[in-house]
Amino acid sequence: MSETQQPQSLRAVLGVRELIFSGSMRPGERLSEVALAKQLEVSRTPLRAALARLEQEGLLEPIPSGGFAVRGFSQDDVIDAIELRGVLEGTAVRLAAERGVQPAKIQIAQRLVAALDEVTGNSPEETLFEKYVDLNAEFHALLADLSGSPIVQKEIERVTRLPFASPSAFLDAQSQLTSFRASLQVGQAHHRAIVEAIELREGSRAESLAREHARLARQNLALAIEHQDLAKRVPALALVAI
Amino acid sequence: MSETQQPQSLRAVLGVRELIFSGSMRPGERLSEVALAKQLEVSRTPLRAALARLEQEGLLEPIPSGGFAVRGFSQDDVIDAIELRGVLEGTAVRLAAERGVQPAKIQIAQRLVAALDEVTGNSPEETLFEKYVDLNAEFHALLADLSGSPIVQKEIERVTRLPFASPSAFLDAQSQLTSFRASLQVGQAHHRAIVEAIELREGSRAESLAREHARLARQNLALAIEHQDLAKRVPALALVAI
DNA sequence: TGACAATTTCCTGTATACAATCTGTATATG
DNA sequence: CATATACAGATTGTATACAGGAAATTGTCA
Repeated sequence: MSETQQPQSLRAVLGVRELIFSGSMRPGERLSEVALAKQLEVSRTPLRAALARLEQEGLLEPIPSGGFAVRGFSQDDVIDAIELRGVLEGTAVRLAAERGVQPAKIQIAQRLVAALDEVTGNSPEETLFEKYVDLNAEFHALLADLSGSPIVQKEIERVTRLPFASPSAFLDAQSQLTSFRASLQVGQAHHRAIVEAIELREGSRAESLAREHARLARQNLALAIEHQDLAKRVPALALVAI
Repeated sequence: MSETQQPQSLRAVLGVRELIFSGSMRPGERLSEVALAKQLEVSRTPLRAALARLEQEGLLEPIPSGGFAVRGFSQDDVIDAIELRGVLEGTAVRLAAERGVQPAKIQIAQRLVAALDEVTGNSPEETLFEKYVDLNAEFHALLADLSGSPIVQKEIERVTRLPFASPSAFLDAQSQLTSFRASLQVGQAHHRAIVEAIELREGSRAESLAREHARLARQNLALAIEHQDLAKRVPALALVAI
């Protein structure tokens, strides 16, 4: 029927996510199913499935009388979500260290760190910056994988799906700062040390490092809140009441 | 139409959960929507919503060609889920200690510990045992609440929803063991120490204790696996391939 | 007898129609 | 003038019908 052969429900999920992140819907605002269905050119059935899914993801909250509203997040929520990511990534790398990982995977991690080094060392041009964002996301996904635990990995993915808790959430804002390079260097030091700790089976050190690494995001959050112009470069902050 | 005024979708969630936990459906088995709908006396629409929800809960897994299957868990998955609960409860009590909690809530925790003491001290009659299970669940729910972080609290609820990761999962099996009383005393010591640590703002100690406390469940898991007769008293283990 | 292919059956994903409930407004009454 | 009530509109929750596709069964051929 439709020219896109993508499942309608997936299109609905992507569409609503986009609408929420773009800030077109205020937190607390009730979502009209019929209006959304019309706007996204989708029937109500797959749209409803999408809304239920986004509620589980934490982007929507159910209204007692029925239907869903855009969930608003407080500044504390953002802090806690970042803290939680640090805790979970810390657990992943601790388990990796304690239980051991295949040498092949360690090598992949080392190569990723080297690639990040390359990008970090050079001048912060835009193209390289985007490359950094990708590599960074890849590295963090690998950390979750190194745990060897699908349960832990899935949970990290879930928390990371909250947009402001993602490892890349504040990179774009950060790139505008003069302290950009320095901060990236610190992050890179963390990356390198985490891999080394896993290699040496130093679980506690790996865990501590991952937690401290997540604190960088919290630091950038504070900066973004101080400078309104920076906050505008973090679309996920549209959900956060300031 | 139906005599129960409960929403159909809720009935569907409860019904499917019950069917899965009772072990009537083998892991990996595809769920037929029409059959389930007929069995639960619900239309396909709310049933579908229920299946999608249970997938997010982790009880079902999507089949590439469409539909859902009962998710099977390995022994390692159970271990990791318990570990994860320990980590998250540890985070909750650490945050409680670091950030502080209202004295009123501390008092509630202390009263719960006292109530658990009362039950633990006496002879392990059945009625008291059930009381213990309730109080224990209440205590662990309170720990999540003490974090003061809705984000952390929600995440604990989610992990705990995996039946074998719940704080009460192995209590029933444990009650059959001669070492029952001793184990309960150890758990109680943990409970008491955790509350004390929160009171004294000793975050690290509180976190360690909560993690160690979760290890009791892992210990009981090992016992249950050794003794098949015990495993039968843990319905959640129907999902676990042994 | 076994393998392959075609047909048939069944299943899911989607659309739409219907029913029940909730919300907001306007009116009537104390 | 304030409050309660009733009615109308809108919105969600549910049921069912339909279409596309996967899987199984059966029949045929080597």
